[in-house]
Amino acid sequence: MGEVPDTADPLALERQVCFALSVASRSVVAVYRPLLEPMGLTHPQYLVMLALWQHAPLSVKDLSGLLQLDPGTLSPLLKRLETTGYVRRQRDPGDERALAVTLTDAGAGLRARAEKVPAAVVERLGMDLDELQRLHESLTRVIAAVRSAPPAG
Amino acid sequence: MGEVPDTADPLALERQVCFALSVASRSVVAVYRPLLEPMGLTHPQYLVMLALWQHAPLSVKDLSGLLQLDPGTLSPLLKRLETTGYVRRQRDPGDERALAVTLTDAGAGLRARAEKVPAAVVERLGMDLDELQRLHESLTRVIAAVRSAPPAG
DNA sequence: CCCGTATGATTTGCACACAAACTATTGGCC
DNA sequence: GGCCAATAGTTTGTGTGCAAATCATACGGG
Repeated sequence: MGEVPDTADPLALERQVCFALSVASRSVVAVYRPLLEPMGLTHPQYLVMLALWQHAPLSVKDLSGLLQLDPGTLSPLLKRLETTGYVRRQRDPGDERALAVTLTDAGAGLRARAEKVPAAVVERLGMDLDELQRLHESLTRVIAAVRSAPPAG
Repeated sequence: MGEVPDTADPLALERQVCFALSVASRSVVAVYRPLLEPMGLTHPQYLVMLALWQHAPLSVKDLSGLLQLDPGTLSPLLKRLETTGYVRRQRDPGDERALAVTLTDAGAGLRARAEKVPAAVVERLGMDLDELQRLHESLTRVIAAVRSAPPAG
């Protein structure tokens, strides 16, 4: 009786795309951490700032749609960004239910430093730009596949 | 003065590989959730079970290396798996510092149900197997790139 | 043999992430 | 005009994740 080679085992860790995805995501975030920490940002906070630099003002609902994050996750995160001084949280005068999240001067000014981040990350990864581009496209298709998938079993 | 198209903005959300990676990872885990929930597992717990089905017994250090997870994350996770009844946590008689994590009968038996999970996920994604394979290889290269990258700025 | 360091795991503190319950507005409809 | 379902955020509870401090055991040198 021969051993079953791991590559034939459908439950082998090395074969799971979900595992590679989790590890890759955490690994890349770890590359950002030392670059963002001096700016006073965590990686999810950095993504919120990217959204705001592009589209401010935004409501929690807008951010939730853009970042695919739960409002329950964003609510305390935005309060921390406000405490740090990068963001203001005001009720929308036209609809008191909605929040208008805007940038402070400090938040807007932070963009200049943030512009150096992507190149630093790519340099640290030392990977081909073409491959990163293909990876990005592939990940985008995965995201689209999940979004268009049936809701449950 | 023309608007700057988002594809030219190096900080545009749509261009960030780290963002696509985060969203894809959380999206795929969300596909697993309804499949794992009836088995009493979260996704990280499922990954631990995969490692154990392949290699049990394992120490916390072994699991930390295999899954690229902090021992501080694994310690409470393993206690929850023990409470659920899928694993046993005993000190290694040969080295009382180390923990020997082994499968209970229930844990070993769960494998039969788990074997149906990967196909169900792929079916729900509705993606090409070749593309998933290429994605897996690309993610593996990213992980390797981070591991071989210089430690800090 | 004993001390000091190294190693393996646990604990603590902080920040996500999601589900579910709750609160406060809004807008439609009689 | 007043009720009522829908909408936008917040809160609560559970489970990761990581860094740093702590604890216990092991091991090597004097």
